[in-house]
Amino acid sequence: MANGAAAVRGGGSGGRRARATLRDVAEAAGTSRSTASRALGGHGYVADHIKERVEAAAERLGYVPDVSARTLKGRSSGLVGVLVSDLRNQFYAELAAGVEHALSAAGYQMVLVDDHADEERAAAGARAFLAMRADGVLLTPVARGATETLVGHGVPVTELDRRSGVRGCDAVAIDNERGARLAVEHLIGLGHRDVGIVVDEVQWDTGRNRLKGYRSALRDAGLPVPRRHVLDLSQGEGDQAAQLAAFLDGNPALTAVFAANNVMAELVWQELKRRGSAVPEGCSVVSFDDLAWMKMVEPGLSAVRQPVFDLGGRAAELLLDRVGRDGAGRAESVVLQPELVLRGSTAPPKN
Amino acid sequence: MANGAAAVRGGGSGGRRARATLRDVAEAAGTSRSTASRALGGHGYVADHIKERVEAAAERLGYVPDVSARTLKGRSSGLVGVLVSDLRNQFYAELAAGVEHALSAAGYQMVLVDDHADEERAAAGARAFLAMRADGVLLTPVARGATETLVGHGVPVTELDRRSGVRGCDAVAIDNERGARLAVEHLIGLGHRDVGIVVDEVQWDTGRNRLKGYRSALRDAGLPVPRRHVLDLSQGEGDQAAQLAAFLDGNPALTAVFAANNVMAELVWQELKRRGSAVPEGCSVVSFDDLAWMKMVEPGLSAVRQPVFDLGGRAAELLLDRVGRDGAGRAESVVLQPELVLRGSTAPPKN
DNA sequence: CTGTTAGCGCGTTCAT
DNA sequence: ATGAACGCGCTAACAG
Repeated sequence: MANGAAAVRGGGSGGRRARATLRDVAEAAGTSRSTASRALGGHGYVADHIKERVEAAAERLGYVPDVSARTLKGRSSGLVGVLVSDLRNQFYAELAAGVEHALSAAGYQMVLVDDHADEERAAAGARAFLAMRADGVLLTPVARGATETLVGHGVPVTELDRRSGVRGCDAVAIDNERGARLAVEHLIGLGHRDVGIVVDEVQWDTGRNRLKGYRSALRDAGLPVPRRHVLDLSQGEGDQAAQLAAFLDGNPALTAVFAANNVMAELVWQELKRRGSAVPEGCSVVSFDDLAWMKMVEPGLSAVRQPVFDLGGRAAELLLDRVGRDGAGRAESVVLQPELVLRGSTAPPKN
Repeated sequence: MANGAAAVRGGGSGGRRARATLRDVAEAAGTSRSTASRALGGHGYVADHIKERVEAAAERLGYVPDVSARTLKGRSSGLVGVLVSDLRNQFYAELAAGVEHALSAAGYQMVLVDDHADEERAAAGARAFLAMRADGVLLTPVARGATETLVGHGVPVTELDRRSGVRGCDAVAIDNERGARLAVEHLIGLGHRDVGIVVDEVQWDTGRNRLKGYRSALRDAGLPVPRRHVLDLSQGEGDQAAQLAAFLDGNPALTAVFAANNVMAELVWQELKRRGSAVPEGCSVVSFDDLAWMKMVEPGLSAVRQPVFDLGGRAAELLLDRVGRDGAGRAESVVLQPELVLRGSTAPPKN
């Protein structure tokens, strides 16, 4: 008796049915495996009636080609790794949404890892992407490590929102310095001379450039830029609200505050509300990054709007371009422009 | 001359270096492939000094095991598919974050697909998960299709937040009926008799049960439940704000509105603000789902808080349990309890 | 303790 | 137009 088609293969007791394989389909259609492969893949010559028979058999058996086998054969895995710093932060969530949208439109799958801005976890994510033979990787870098590993192994990488400085990878980011300038110049234009800034990271170019834009806007206007007007919470082990409170108490002359990202904006907003400061009468506020809540509070929060969803989409497209070229070509760098949205939280200083 | 180890393999011109394979490692360490495999995998017997030599070689060559090969061999892919309806909605983003957290703690990778609540896209996602041999799938069902496909192929499935009704899959959800009751009973307790509800879907059990909870709370209090107090936006092709405006105009007796989810809460909040209605004096408002902005607006929005992050985490754990048992065991169903958070948006009716 | 062998599912030669 | 044979990288048998 020949090795019957009906032989139970991989008969685990888990209740999980063995998946139909190309061989099953071929046998059901009465052809060889290679013919079945051509019929389903659409390559090479296959007689029409055979093709139909194979397709019918595949449908009937619920055949789904095995990507791992195909990947092993040297073809693409169809997987793109994405590494973000904090999925609970709406900024990153929307970034991921933009990425996913572009990837899935191109037939790719997104493997999403949240590294919580931790270098160790980012490195683990990079290794995982390597192991699964991801066709490319998108990431908001925490440090150089992950990008270096990936680029070193020849995996196309595009950095989002900030750059690690590693050569050989594409990047898509916002013009952070200009965005900060827009915000601060607006305040200066209203007559503010004492403007504070609240930042929670200056280790990456994102925060650093926002700080830079803040400083140069003031300097260009001939205004002083005292260090004590800068609240840097990046070391912040302690209570951020308390540090902010101390900052405000120590700078009674401030008539406006620039929050360098949405998290800081939330912090500032809550603290001003807590202490009963009138906005904008007592203190004007501008945020970098415009979230939905900023138009719902009273007064609405003026903000530097970033095209976050598009940022993710553009980055994905840039990456897939490179993947399509098998990694060849010079590293590209795209800078998107932010836009200032004026609402009620900014007004001329009172005195 | 034997087939040299130094032969160039897969030499594409893309500038991408060939990855080190287990064979390369074995040759560099002067052993066979299986010994190298055992040394790195930690199974079976390997002499200590050999093991060290293999590990050193692997490190030196930057060896990363190929998951597709391992998967093909019948082992787990380490991939879990996750299908959500709208990644831009903070609810789903936080759900995904909770899932990711639990998965990555267990060494799994999350393949995230946003189906935009579209049945077609969900089906495509399910097929992709099948093709990549995902070890399990988590999803917020849009219809029965995707779950049926997956379960039919023996893939462990856990549904989140709502259920499709397909047998054989686990589920983790919120007690939506009870959450809605909490909200509406609170309003009734304050003295409201004319309470409206705004819903944007009743096709899933989530919205249906919230509506049910709303109705039964009123009924149990001996209050009437007129149809015109229910605004169902689920067919909503038109302008939702306009429909809401018409609803409010047509129900001048309403003293309170229950928004069945965070999107509806935003809509209601904006519309009340637009028309200058005082909250809570003119109209009390409660939301199902508590987002960050709800505590930042003035007055703060009373809301039914759901443990969204935990919901995702619990679902992931439930799924991984089943994956660990190779799919065996009865389908489990977990129901998490919501909690009413009182803020300033609810007060006794004016008259 | 180690090496040899076989095969996971697929695509791609090469002969028919 | 079709089928037989090989190998992608890895691991689980089995010898030695």
